[in-house]
Amino acid sequence: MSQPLRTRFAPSPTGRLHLGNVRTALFNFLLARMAGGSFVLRIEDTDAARSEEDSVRQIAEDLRWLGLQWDEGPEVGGGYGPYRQSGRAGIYLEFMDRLRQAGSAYDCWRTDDELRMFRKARIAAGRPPIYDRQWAALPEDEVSRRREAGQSPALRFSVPRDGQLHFEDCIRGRQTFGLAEIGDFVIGRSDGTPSFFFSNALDDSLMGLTHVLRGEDHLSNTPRQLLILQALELPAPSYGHLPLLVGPDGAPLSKRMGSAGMAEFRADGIMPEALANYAARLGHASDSGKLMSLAELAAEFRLDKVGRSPARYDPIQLEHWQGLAVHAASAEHLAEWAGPGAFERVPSDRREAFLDCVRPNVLRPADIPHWADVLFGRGPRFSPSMVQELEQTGAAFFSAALAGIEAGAPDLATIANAVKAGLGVKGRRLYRPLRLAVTGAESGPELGPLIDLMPTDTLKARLERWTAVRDSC
RNA sequence: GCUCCCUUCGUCUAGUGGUAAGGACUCCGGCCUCUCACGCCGGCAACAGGGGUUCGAAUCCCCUAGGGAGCGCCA
Repeated sequence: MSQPLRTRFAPSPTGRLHLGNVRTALFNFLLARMAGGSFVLRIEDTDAARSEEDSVRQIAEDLRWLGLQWDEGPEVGGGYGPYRQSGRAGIYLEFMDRLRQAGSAYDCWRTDDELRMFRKARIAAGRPPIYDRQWAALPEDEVSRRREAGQSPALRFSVPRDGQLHFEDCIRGRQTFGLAEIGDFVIGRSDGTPSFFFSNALDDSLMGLTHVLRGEDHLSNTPRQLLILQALELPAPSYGHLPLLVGPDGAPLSKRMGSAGMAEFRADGIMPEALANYAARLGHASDSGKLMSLAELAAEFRLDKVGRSPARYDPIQLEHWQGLAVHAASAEHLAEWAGPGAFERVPSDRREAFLDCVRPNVLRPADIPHWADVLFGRGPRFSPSMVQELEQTGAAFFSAALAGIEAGAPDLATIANAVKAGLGVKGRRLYRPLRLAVTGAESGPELGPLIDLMPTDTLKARLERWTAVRDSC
């Protein structure tokens, strides 16, 4: 058998996750689950200044909320740790040194400012702003002068001057890059910490990862990472680049995540199942339009079904999955989702019936206490237009309804028949005023079950209110 | 500027030389129903443009246009 498949998600803890990150994490998770492999979480916190402890906690919490439990990583451990790059400094130093010894990397004494000027000049001259080794080389005495002044060098990888590099992208197929286009790049900052290119590639290899699914923005950087691994004689994972995700406005979903952030989704009451089902179909075709569990999504996940073109985040489509998720949720699940207090008004023996009745009209947690209030709370507030409509309906209508209840039973059929017999109205003119008077809303759950659930006193009071108005007929 | 990636209904997508170009969301219509929502059924709607190759191109090649990424001591 081939080696077990290992994937990872490697966020840097600089803030909350957004839809793009979530999809990347999800795809890696699904790929691992599909193949019975492992899903690793690695925290890329080499840039101490930008990393926040709080973000690490939050990222972990958000992933768990979605159900993307990692098999190895922070909090759970594993055989390839540490899983936070801040704990791997020694490893990076060791491998940087190996590259230096092998002549694959060298010290660069140029300063930030000098490099910036250089790039500017190159661009102004109409040439690519790639690093020029000849230009960067400083005379011996200048190097010692800078050393004595307390300056430290950065470590640069020595890229072969010509030739081509090929690799097989597991989503996009064969890729070819000309080495001449790639300048010598920094693998170690002058403060001794590793750069992203280096630590990221090294850890992917050292952690035994077989597949790395990441954003398309890394595609043109992949040759650099392959070069590093080659020089180190380490195995490289199979890289696959996911299409970009753009916002409703067409702009990339990056820092300005807008409403596509995890914080927003969760505050808005989006269900994890909804988000997962939506994200799974962004850049990956599904055979099914049904709501699926993570296990089911994993079962149909295939690398050759991953798309290549950018996808747009559409809140309306997310809303569709939210509806399916709510409809599929069990009573316990819904109760937990709505939170404590959502049922305060609902008699405990009617809670399940209540949920079954209102579920088709629920999309947000707040909808549950809302309907609880309509059914078991004080009377609804009526808008001026509703008041007008109910007054126009007339007192006779509601008197007839009440008489029906007294003579028969407090259910919709009895009420409707009584009103129909008394006033001769039917259809929309019969049901709409009833719904309005009883619920204070133009739409909602089926009126019959809703009335069955409602205490008779409440029902009568709602109807009675409109018998006092002067009959306009 | 250079290199690379991308382009099928409004949106997410199926399609890999021969299809009436299929599905989902939105929207519209019908049914459940003597109301609205839910649900079910149906309808509108697309191969970026131009050249080739071929008996035959959404599918292969070239060019153009548009979108995006990378070229950082950010990740």
